[in-house]
Amino acid sequence: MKLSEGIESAIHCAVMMAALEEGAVLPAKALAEYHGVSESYLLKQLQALSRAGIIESVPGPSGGYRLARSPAEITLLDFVDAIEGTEPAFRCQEIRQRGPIAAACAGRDAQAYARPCAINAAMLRAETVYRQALRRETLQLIIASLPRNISPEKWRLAQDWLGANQRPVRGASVG
Amino acid sequence: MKLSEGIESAIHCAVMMAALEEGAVLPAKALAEYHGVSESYLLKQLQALSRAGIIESVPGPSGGYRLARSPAEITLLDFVDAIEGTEPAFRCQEIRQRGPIAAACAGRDAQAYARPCAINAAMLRAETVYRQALRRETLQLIIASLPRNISPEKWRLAQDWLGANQRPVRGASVG
DNA sequence: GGAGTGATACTCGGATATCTGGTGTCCGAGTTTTCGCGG
DNA sequence: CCGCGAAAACTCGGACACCAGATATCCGAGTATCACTCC
Repeated sequence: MKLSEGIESAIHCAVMMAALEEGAVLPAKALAEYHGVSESYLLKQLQALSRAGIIESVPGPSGGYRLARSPAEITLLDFVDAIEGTEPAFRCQEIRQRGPIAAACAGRDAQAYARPCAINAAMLRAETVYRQALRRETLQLIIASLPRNISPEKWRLAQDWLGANQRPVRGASVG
Repeated sequence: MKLSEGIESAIHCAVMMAALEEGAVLPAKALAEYHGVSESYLLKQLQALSRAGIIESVPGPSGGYRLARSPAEITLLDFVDAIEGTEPAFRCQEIRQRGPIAAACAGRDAQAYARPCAINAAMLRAETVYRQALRRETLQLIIASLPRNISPEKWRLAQDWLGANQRPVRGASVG
């Protein structure tokens, strides 16, 4: 059971996007450079987030990505679902219906396997708990914890970098 | 995020072993035939369970496998750990320390990354909840739910098959 | 008839091929910007 | 000087190789069984 490595990059990028000014966007190239990862591969993850409706893309020059909704409404489950897919980790192959004994039962009683597989049900219960836990971890909570976890030095440098790389909403005056 | 398909077979086999008489064993060949799966591949899973101390193996003719402890003390987490490994599904690559900005901070402040990554911490919190949920799902609970989920017909056929295929503990008298 | 002994057959165990899905990369579609031209 | 238009440049989007890990398999190590021989 492993999650795609791209998830880490995707969440980091989303955290960065949360710090953008209203309507501003950030190109994938800048995000890749900041995090020291491959731009080509990062695009793959960002596109998945875009398809899932977590972020929005703006094409063309001065384009980029931005969050599609507020950080409080984006959970880690959204990222996992977007990148890993929504299918359960435990894929029941119904092997309980395989083999000679199982086949004999199916032949005699059409309702023999109407009830769900107990093993599958148990695994899915645990997964549901996992998903609920992921749903409680919002982007906002992660951002709120950052001041306690990163140095003021990095905070300032990141802010400066963001100011230099964000693209204001098109047509908007600088103010 | 996907779990190995072998997990399903492994748990089904363990359920079957739980129905064995005290000390009796069941060979992998019989288990594979019953469940309609490849014996060679099933052996791989059973060996993993054996290494993890969930089941015991008895070599030689009239050998086989049996549970190493009571079904109440075997949880689904044990199976997942044995087959998937105990490493977290989310593997933090510490990309927060990569890139030019992060490197600059590391150079100025040796303690810059002493605190854990907030994203990693959040993902691990959810995983801990998942593992706790898996730990609550014992083999005993699954077995207890079987009478409600499978037909009496299959129950009887399975019992018959088990009686025909189990190997009593060596040297023990039949009576 | 009983015990000892060797061969045998059956079991698990680890090492070895194969193949799907994740990883990494590339080129194309679309849009904005920008430069040049004309009025 | 201003408006228009075409070319260019930059962005995201989807399609294409590559590789690690899971899947599937095989052969070897070890042991109880069984048959045979000898006492």
